[in-house]
Order: sequence, then structure tokens, then C-alpha cells
Amino acid sequence: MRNKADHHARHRPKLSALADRLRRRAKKLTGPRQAILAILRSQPHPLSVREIFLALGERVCDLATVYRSMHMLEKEGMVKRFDFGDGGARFGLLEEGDDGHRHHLICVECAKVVEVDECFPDEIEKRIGISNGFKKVTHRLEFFGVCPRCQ
Amino acid sequence: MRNKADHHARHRPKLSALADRLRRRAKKLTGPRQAILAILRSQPHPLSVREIFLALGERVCDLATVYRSMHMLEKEGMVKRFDFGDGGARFGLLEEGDDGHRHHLICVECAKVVEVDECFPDEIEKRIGISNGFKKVTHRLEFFGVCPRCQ
DNA sequence: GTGTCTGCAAACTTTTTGCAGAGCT
DNA sequence: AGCTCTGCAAAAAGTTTGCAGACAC
Repeated sequence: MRNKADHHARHRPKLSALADRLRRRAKKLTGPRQAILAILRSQPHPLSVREIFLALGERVCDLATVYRSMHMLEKEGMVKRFDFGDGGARFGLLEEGDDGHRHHLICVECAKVVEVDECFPDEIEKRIGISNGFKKVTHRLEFFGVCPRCQ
Repeated sequence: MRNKADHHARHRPKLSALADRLRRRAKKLTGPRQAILAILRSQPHPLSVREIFLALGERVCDLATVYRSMHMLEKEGMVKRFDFGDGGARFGLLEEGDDGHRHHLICVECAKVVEVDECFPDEIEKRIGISNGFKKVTHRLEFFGVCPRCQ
């Protein structure tokens, strides 16, 4: 079972472990996919498709391939999609068994991202669902502010 | 000062009051703007630009005019922009003095929207800001689930 | 009359898709 | 070999912008 300590202890999966996960899913371990995983692994916070594509360098793969890879990785539960409110998805690596539920504090000036451990209280969420008759309720929560450097 | 009772008591501003607000801001009260305000007023939850445009009917104005109007109204503090995570902004009318900070419970099947009164605890938000050195911290919070009809 | 608004058309951004050929196992 | 992946190019969806004419005040 995951708990708060787990959450704190989250660390980068090894590339070889990521490769294994792909192979287990009967997915091919191609150059672009390795490169994308390596880039995601090198960053502590979610990256936009553009950031990933630029980090890949000129001739690693097509932008469409990045999009297709992110879809595949998302479906396989290896990355989680985030929405920071600029119109553009971000993706962060997930460890095995991690549902990726977490939140961020984002600088409105420079887009610097800090991971936040706090979460919306579970009992209140439950109550909101029940009192409106909704099932399977989750939430998306992101914080915005001005980071130290931009003040 | 706004409090929770205020929040509950929120009601639709009159069209004439909205017109006054525009005039006070030295904005012109044009046909498209009146029509857009009337549509926003008729709906209890935020509308997408597409919804507004369709509700306007065929020849009221151009789609570009809707976008420009929403920008203007947002800048003037008359509407608030929401992001429900489908790639498309939503806009809801604001009463005078309302900062528009509120949250929604959205059906992932049919996009039905319910307004939610609960908010993320202020002290925790403050703490998150302080411990990361961020200033002017706010948050965006939306709930997602399956509504009664879609279950 | 004058400065603001609007329609139209074009451009831009992010993302998706069809197809033929290349690559992984 | 066989099925998956990829590049390329085109398209879709949401949004923005330049420009000339229309309109509110």
C-alpha cells in the first residue's frame, strides 16, 4: 500500500526497468522511446511535449512520434498526464504501482514547478460526491504563485 | 467582505446592470456584447466559447468577436475563465466584487457541471506558499466523477 | 466625427491521423 | 517474416490577429 513515506521516497526508475516494463507489455523498445524515457527520467517534474521534443535534439524523431509515444506510455501507466493550465499537456514518469496522483505549485511568471505533498482532504471529497450523487470522484488541484526568483 | 453566505446568495446580475458596468468602463454596448451577456446570464454554469457561439444563433456575430468579447469581459472583471480540462476555456458571469473563485464537479461522461462550495483550506495553502518561498499563491481545483444519470 | 468594434480571412498552436516504408523481435 | 513503429504530410480543433469598413457615442 502506498503511504506518505512512499510518496516522499519516490525516485527515478532505472532505464533498464522502464525498458522491462515496455517489453512485458509487448511494446517495442525503439530509439525514440528510449530517448523519451531518458529525458523524462532526467527531470523531476512533468514536461510538455514541446520540451520533450526540443530536448530530444534535431533528428531523433518526429513530433508525431512524441505524441504517439506519450499516448502509449500513458495507456500503459508509465507516465501521467498533467494540465498546468497553459494550453498544453505535461507528462511525468510513474513508478510501477504509482497512480500519479499529486499536485504542483507553479510559478505564473517563469513556469517553475515544485511538487506539493498536500492533497485535498479525502472525507470532504467523498462528501461532495455523495451529496451530488456522483460516483468515482477525483480531483485536479494545482497551485499558482510567484516563485522566489521572480518576485 | 465576501463570506460563505454571500457565496450562496449569488444571483444573476440584471442585464441593465451589466450594461452599466460596460458603460462605466468606457466600453461600447454593442449587439454582440449584449447577446453574449444575455446568454451567460441565462446559464448557471460556465459556458465554452463554442456553446456561446452556438447559442447566439447564425448571424449575430463572428466567432472571432466572441473570443474578443470574452477577453474584454475577462479583463474588465465581468467574467471568469475556467478550465475543465477538455481543451477549451469556459466563462461564467461575475457579479460586481466577486473574484470568481469557485470550484466545480464535472461529469466525465456527459460534462454536466455542478458548482461546489468547498474550497481548499486557506491555512494549508498559505503554508505551501511559505515553505516554498512563493508569493500570491492561489489554486485551481476541479472535481471529476460520474453523474447520477450516467452511472 | 472619431475612436472603438466587427467581419473576414489568414495564421498559429496543440494535437491527431492516414499511409507507405522502416525497424524490432 | 510479421506486426509494430515511424516519418511525412495533411487535417482537426481552439484561438489569435491584421485590415478595412461599420457602428456606438
